[in-house]
Amino acid sequence: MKLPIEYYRKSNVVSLAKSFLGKYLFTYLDGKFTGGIITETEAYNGIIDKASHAFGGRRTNRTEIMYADGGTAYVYLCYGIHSLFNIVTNRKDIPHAILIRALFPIEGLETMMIRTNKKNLNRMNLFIGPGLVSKALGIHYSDTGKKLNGNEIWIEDRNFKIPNAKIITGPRVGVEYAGKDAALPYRFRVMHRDLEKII
DNA sequence: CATAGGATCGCCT
DNA sequence: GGCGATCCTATGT
Repeated sequence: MKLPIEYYRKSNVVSLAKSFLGKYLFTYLDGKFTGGIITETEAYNGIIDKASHAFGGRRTNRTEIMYADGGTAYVYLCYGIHSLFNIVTNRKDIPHAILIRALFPIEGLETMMIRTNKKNLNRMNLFIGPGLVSKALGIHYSDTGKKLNGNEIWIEDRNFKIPNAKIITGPRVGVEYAGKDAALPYRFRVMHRDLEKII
């Protein structure tokens, strides 16, 4: 079933980020239906988290959408090239976010391979990296602000449970500037080869 | 207005 | 494992 907005309003962004592993992320964009299983996430814990764009309560044109109600897409451009897809969580005015870093492809494989210029289907390493995930799903930074209970970008729970023993927890990628917050264990992932055995 | 740099990727060696 | 691509955002004058 499609996750209701209530699901995204939970207050613990770290456990919520972990709970997205094994959920199905779908898009219907550009007339194409694509999606897969979320296999890597990172939590960004609002105004007290130095790695978060909303650290210290900063509000800019870019970060304003992080203060929206849970269940909103926060997509921004990184390195001038990559659209990075984040899920805004918690309630309005609490700028929690979860970055989706990897996807195990399920639906619309051909479309996703065309979008990412992949020639071979190799689920071990396909769509690992947040820029690639957005590219495969057709998500662009102009999609920021879209609600996740609509018909363009949404997440489904299909009762697929990842065993705790298969979840790798560690520090987030590329946030060295965040001082001691850089070491926080806010990154969660499942190896694609483990997923293939479970599926 | 000008400028530095970024929650990255793919290609090259 | 090193580097270039590429452009928006934030910040400073």
